[in-house]
Amino acid sequence: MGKPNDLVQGTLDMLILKTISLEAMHGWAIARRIQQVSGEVLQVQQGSLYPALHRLEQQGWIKAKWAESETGRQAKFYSLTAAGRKQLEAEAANWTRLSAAINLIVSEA
Amino acid sequence: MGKPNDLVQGTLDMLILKTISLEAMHGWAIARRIQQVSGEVLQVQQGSLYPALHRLEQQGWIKAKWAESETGRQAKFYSLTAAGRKQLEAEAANWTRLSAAINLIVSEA
DNA sequence: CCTCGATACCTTGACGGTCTACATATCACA
DNA sequence: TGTGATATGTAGACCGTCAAGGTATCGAGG
Repeated sequence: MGKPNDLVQGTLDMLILKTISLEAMHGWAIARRIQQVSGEVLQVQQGSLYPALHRLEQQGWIKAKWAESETGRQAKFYSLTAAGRKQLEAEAANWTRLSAAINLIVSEA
Repeated sequence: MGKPNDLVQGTLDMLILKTISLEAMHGWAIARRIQQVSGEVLQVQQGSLYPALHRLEQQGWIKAKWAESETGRQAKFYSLTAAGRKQLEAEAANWTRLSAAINLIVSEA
């Protein structure tokens, strides 16, 4: 599986924002979805996930609400705020810029 | 310029290895070249560069030799070792894998 | 009934890479 | 003389990630 790293430093916030921008979701489901959509390449550890969620909430980019999950249990559902949507845009643009730049170098003749 | 980050965490080693895989180069020139090739997007600070070079040398991936630079001054020229070439391959493959996975998510409908 | 695995939340402590800032030295040029 | 580019390096702080642990509920199988 993901031997070297489970994710690229600094991208977790963006991945979370993007994931819940499609649909409000609780933490556990966010991690599962990122893993699935990435084809099991990206692994989100709980020790990374929850601090990130609290960080994002504290910045006002996401907000939480307790509700019932698909399995009938209580879970914290996160959704994007307006500021969060802006932040996502900014981070996605920055990622595109940086990863394109890196690819320029990596694929040099 | 590079407002948010100057580079993506964990990619510096790969960028350095790649850069000197094309031609032996001293630290200052490596930083300049990465910046130029990336279209001024990636900025390598000295405080990141030199620790990285020492790290890479200690792992046996690069080796240094004092020589005269283009400007006629003494400089440490770094070149790849065999192990370094392997490492570069591994890191590049991993980068491709991870960045592709991230792009999958970022560009979700 | 009891345990086990999955779900779901969370914290703590360590680690490691990057950044800011500083320190040093040489050379060209004004 | 002093300033800017070249060139190397260190020290300290910051911050995100990871490994590891903890709590609790629920359903299924023994």
